[in-house]
Amino acid sequence: MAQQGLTSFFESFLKRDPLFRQKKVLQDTYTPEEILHRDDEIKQIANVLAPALRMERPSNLFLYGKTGTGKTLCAIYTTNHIIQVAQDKGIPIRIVYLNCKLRRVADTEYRLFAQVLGELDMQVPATGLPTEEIYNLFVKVIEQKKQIFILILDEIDQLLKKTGDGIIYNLTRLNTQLKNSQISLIGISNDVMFIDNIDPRARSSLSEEEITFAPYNALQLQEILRRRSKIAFKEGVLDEGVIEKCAAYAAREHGDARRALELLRVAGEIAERQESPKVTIEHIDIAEDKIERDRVLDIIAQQPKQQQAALHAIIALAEKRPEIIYTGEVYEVYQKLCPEMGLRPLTQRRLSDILAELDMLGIINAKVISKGRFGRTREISLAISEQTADKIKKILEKG
DNA sequence: GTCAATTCACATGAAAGAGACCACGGTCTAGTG
DNA sequence: CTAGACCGTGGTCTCTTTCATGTGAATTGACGA
Repeated sequence: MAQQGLTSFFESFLKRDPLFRQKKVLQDTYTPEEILHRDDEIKQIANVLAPALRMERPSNLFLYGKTGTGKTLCAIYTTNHIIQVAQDKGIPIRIVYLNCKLRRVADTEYRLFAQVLGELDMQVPATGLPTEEIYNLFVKVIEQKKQIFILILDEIDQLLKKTGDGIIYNLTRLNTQLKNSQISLIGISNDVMFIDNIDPRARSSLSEEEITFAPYNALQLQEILRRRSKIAFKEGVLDEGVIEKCAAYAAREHGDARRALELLRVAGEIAERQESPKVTIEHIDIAEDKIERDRVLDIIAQQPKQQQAALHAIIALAEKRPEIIYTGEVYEVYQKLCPEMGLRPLTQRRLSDILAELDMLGIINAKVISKGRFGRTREISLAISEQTADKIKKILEKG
């Protein structure tokens, strides 16, 4: 019986008219033909990179701006074009793009070089070799022929935070060793503060040129959404005001275009699932909710056991007393909780770091305060809705 | 009442250890001709 | 003779612990008005 129901479900699914024409246009892997409202930035990038076509080393370039302001998109877009020209004219330019944020990709010096070598068709082991060797191998590969080598490091702040700024120094110093080739760097960061916190020498060599990406405003977001939705959705599927609302939501969150597009896509998916003939404003609200919850649940599922235990302790405390919680209390509850979860309790020192990590992930709000005579501690509160916290608790209790 | 010293409860840093993972080279073993 | 299994060594990387140092304001207590 249930199976029959399933068959008819699939059949009616097929019969149903999809709202989407090309969903992939709304996904963030998609590179549009034309980038709106970023003409100046693209021109600037092109200006900096153009000397490469004359086999001169382009200045190192540093792009920064908040997430979803099109930094990566513009960088890739521009470099794609340059590569095309270079290929037509037979100019040896090599561009490698790396995202340093993804774990296990390029968050250490070793892995950075390993990744780059991988891009250059040189497979190297993920670990086990001395960094020095990888470094030399990299130099050898680059030096094989005369070329301009451009390395795009996305989310470079993550890399530098972990490895220190010596890596920039190494990379720029490399140019004095190289005879045939030249390397330039394009650093991309969405942490505006981070550039102030690195060594001034590294800073000046990294950002010989600097471009700031301002957030999109609501009107610009609307245009972007309109342009994309024309391709992504069938005609007349979007209800009045849907795009405006999407744009408004995203503009509130520092003009994040990626978020706006995701919102629209998820809203579309929800509408489709509800067999609604149109995407309405209500769908946006549901989508907003769902995205947030999915994001949080996803992050938590990926966390190691210890982090989960810490979060469990915080949720347990927050349930009892919704006011503010302090580090010491969390540690007490956490210690009791550990044996239940089959864990060995860590030191308070470590828990302190874990709390800071959870804060970074946006799951909790933790602020260091001084209570004067009564010491210094973190003021902790949950940064997620009660329903989400409840859901998390159930998942954590199941183990 | 004012002001500097004190004090608390952690935060924050640095260094070092444990254990997982991996490559590499050498040795051993079994299978093959 | 050779391919493959099986060490031991040396390397990276992540997560932790240990030890040390830092920190900001409420509190205290001395001081003077």
